[in-house]
Amino acid sequence: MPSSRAPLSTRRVLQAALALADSGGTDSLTMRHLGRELGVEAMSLYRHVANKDAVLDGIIDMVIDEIDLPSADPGNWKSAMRHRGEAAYRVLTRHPWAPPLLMSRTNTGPAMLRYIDFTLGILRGAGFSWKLADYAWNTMDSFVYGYTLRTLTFPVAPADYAETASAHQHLLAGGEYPHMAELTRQVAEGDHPGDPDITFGLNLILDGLERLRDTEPAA
Amino acid sequence: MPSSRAPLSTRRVLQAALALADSGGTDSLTMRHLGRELGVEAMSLYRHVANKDAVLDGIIDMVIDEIDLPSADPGNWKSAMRHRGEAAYRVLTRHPWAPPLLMSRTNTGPAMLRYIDFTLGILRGAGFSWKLADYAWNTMDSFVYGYTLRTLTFPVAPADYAETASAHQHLLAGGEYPHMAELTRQVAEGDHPGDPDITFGLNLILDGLERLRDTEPAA
DNA sequence: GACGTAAGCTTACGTCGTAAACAAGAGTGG
DNA sequence: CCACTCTTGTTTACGACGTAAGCTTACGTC
Repeated sequence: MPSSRAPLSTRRVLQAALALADSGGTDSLTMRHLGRELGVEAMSLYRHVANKDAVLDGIIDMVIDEIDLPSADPGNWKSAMRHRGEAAYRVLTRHPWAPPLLMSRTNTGPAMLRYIDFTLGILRGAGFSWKLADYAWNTMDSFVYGYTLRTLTFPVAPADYAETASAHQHLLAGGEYPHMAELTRQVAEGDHPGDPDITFGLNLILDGLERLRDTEPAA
Repeated sequence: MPSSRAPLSTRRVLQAALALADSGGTDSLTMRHLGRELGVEAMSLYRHVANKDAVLDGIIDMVIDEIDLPSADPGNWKSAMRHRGEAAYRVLTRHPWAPPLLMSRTNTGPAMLRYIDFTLGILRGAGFSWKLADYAWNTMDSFVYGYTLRTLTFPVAPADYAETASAHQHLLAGGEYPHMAELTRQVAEGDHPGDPDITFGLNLILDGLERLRDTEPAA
């Protein structure tokens, strides 16, 4: 077309890609589909992005950039770290296609670097040694990403947990998995919620890190 | 062929698929390639497996089945749990293609169920309430899988960590990421190892869980 | 008004998962 | 011994996919 609406650009391509992933998951994010969404042929996209991997890297960094970084308050490092973990969880579950991508590729986009640097800043400000700060953010992020991924992989949303538990009970009927059967029964009957909030694990880790910091042989 | 060597079977297909994934990663695991490996046309495989997803589910469960489950000793629940986490880490890093798959799909194979049931058994035997036991294994596994995935995603093996750190220093040269730059410098100069062992996080979590169990208001 | 350059288009190749129809051999009942 | 069905594997084909190569079109600059 001579005067198609807006001219393409790397930014526009990535924005459309993000929207596409959000609406239909990774499967619907194909170069042809993306082109169609922008009123353009698939091959035209290659004028603005190197290849599909560049698109994926780009939209992942856009997602990371959505994570809210609170002001770093040295007196309150624990709540800052907790906030950071919860914010990451919220953002990543808002883009359910992102975590698997995020965790299966090396990511060094600017938002990711900023995010890590910020975290290190909090920990250093709270008196952690370089070594312990490094271990700390690695442990935190391993948990946050792992927890998020596991939440997304779970058969259903937390709200339907009880229902699913009873639906899956036939799997456990054989008596081969006695503990799971009992746990599932309790969840099905509403005796306990079933889904731990991410805050449970965050606090567990943060409390442990604090103790380590306070007993560290002065780095 | 009239008398081709061994007859196909679900088991043989899955074994070949596992071998293929181990040798060339997920990319080389295609139905055509798998068929070729078994001296058979791709479509023949569909007599023994429903589709490719069934193949993936099958080989993931075979991997999980490799995880060593030590005898559950109530007096030593922490070391049993630690052992379990380390064993999972070892197995999953031996099959680097597995964690991304494992974490991006719902898995209810027999080995996985057995693995979870075993874990619940340890925790219950150690006096955890059902609720806390549930939270505990979820937290543990979130961390173990997350940590494993992150290790695999890291640009290089731990041994080359220092080398990579210096290679990536140009990314940090702009002064935009001061904390990362400093941390990277220390790693590059060998001032601290850089890669925390998974045991660090495991102990952190296990110690925290123990404290929670001991202060729990009797479930 | 000629021309280089950038942006988008067309065509094509090799790959993938798998649906559908077919062929060849193994049992099995009459 | 024959005819039948059932099992196992093959052939062919379809509609995706990412992207290489070459073409067309329009515009900025002199």
